[in-house]
Amino acid sequence: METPVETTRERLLNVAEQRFGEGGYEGTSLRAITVAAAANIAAVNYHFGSKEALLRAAVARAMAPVNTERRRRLDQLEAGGAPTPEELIRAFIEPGLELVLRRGERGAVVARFIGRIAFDPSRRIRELYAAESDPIESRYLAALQRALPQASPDAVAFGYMNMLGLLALHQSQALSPTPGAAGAANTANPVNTEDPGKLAENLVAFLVAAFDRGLRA
Amino acid sequence: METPVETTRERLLNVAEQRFGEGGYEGTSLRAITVAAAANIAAVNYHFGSKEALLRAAVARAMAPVNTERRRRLDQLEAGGAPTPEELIRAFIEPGLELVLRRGERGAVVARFIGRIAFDPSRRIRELYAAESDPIESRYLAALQRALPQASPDAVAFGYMNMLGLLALHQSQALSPTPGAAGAANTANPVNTEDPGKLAENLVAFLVAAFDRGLRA
DNA sequence: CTCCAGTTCAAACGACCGTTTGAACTATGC
DNA sequence: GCATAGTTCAAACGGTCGTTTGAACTGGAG
Repeated sequence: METPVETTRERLLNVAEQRFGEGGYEGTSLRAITVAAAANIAAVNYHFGSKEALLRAAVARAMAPVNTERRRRLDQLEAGGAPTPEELIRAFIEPGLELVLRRGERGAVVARFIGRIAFDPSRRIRELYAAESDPIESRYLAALQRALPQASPDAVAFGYMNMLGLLALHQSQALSPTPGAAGAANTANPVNTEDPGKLAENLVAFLVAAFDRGLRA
Repeated sequence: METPVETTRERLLNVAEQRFGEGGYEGTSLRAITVAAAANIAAVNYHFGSKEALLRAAVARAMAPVNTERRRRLDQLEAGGAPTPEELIRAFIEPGLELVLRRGERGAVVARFIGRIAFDPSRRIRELYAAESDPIESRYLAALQRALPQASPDAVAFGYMNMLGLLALHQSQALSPTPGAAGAANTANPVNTEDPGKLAENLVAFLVAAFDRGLRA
């Protein structure tokens, strides 16, 4: 082992993932990140250049394996003929949930980070995410269109955006119960929180039904 | 007309709606709000007490007509017997989109504000919204459960959260095309942006299909 | 006119923000 | 040993943040 411990750069990325995922971009200060990463403030600008560049690096690192897996599945599906809507939806959802949620606590942090940044209040930040996610977007849209020939391009794009949005919301855990929101009897907890596999199945089933029968024209 | 012009308090609420909806809570400063409202900084703390109290007041004011309309529709539906899933979904979606989007530019501002705050990065802010929305949540859940007896309570809650999330994303316009994200050929614009009625129809159809056939067990 | 509650105002408070600086430390190559 | 490139550090930079203060203004009641 050459570098047995995490490098400062890695620690910064790890903590940035966690804190940005919890408080959003504007709500998280570089000082909070550097303190938690046991690094000096200046280290951020030394290794990345700015706060936004740190976020960009963190997004790129977090999205890389998801994009790779999505591309791989898409290649495989298209090599095997005409994929069904369900296969395409699985190829999109599962890399976003399983690949990232299956690896214990760390994966949940990455998922929350991705989901949060994807719909950050700031358009600037959202576009930063979109740029990382876009390369395969047109491939998915085209494949979905082929699998749903009766749906108009607008309808397919509408469904795709809904899929992307719902995935992000579940990734960010924003749809999980806000523990004691308003004294309601919401003690029952949707099964999904602890078992990402079940969440993926539920979400895929939900979306498949919506795509198959819920797209107009 | 007793007060022909807007009061300082109203101007603050109007501008807060717009700015918070654009930049989120953390990303919007009181100074930016007060300048745009032609008010003094201290006016915020005089009329509301704090930045968060201003947000709370704005959320309450924006949600009030939506909640009223939802309650009215729910009352009407339950008085007429056993409502269908589609009727319940319409009773939830349409007040959130039409009632707020139909009134020109101003309505779009309110919708974006509501949608943005509902999934703000900060849990504190999200709960502030949830508290304003919760009172009717349990009624909707119960009615949906009755309309979908074959679905488990967890499945119904899962569908409800998806509906709530998708509505918020469309309200906040976060699912609209980020104009020139990454040089893709996404010139075609989903029909939904200019016609809120069509968006409501598309979203209802999408959700009805998902509820009717996409909920497990 | 006086009074007074309601409202607005400029100015300042301390705290925190992202960024920069220049020196100090570290390790590798010669 | 000495130079050198890479990295870390404490400290400070100018700015902006939410909040507070106390005086000035407003308009109706007595």
